[in-house]
Amino acid sequence: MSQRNSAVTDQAGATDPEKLAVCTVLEAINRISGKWAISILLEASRGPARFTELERAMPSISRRMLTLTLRNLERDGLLVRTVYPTVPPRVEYEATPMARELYDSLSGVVDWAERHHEAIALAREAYDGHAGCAPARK
Amino acid sequence: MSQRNSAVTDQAGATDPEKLAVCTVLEAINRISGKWAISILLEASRGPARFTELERAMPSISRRMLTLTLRNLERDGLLVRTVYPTVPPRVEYEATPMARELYDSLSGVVDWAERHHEAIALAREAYDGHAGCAPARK
DNA sequence: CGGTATCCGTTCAGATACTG
DNA sequence: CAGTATCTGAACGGATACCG
Repeated sequence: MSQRNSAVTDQAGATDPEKLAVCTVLEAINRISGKWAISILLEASRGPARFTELERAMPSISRRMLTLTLRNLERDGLLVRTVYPTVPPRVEYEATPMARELYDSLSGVVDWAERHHEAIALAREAYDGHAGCAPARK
Repeated sequence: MSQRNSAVTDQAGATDPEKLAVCTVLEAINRISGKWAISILLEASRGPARFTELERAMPSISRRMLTLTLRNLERDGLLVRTVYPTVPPRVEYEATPMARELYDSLSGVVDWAERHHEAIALAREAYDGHAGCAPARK
């Protein structure tokens, strides 16, 4: 996710309608970029999910990152957090309608990715190859 | 952009088709996330653009970031770099068909962002407000 | 003109320990 | 159970100087 969304607003020339669109997409994209946001959103779209459920669904996430990502998504109104004051405590996260819509509108990008991710992988290999076996560009 | 795309592959349970989709979108998104990628892609979609043109089109970008972003986009096959061995040197960047397609398929997300960015701003204010006037979540 | 190299601060993100 | 706190290294990103 990264809270560096302010990065968007100083893009210059926000008067140009096309750049305004860029600005808007960037905002949306930066909101769901980051390692975990999308996966969490997907889990929470299936119905209310508890903290530990999410943790188990994504074995390699750390507690800290799970919490941070949840908070940010909640902050943007993509997730609702419900606390049941029982003991032991029970907290549920669920995707808002807005978040589900977002997920739907990502389908265009999903299609694109599926059509081209092979070509991209090839392009990378070619680039990394001719550049002298650099495993990952520094 | 961020070259930490490997983040995607260890998402666990890549057998689940739905998670595979997540994985694929994430790859695409992380490829164009980052402060500058989209703006550059837009500029380069209008026709060949020179280094300095791009630099001027985005006043607040640093040389380093411009170069890095260009290299990464080139690496992924979204941009072609053409060097004319004249003096002074002349280098042109142009978006590939694949990149233009990507831009088109982002329209769904653009729509979503336009429909909801107000609601999101409000959600943020509300969240930040009740949480005790924290200007930006630490 | 079109970069690269270097320095350096900021933010991201993992591991671990502790708590209501 | 559902977090918070803290410490740490890695990656991101800006400024600047230099180079073919």
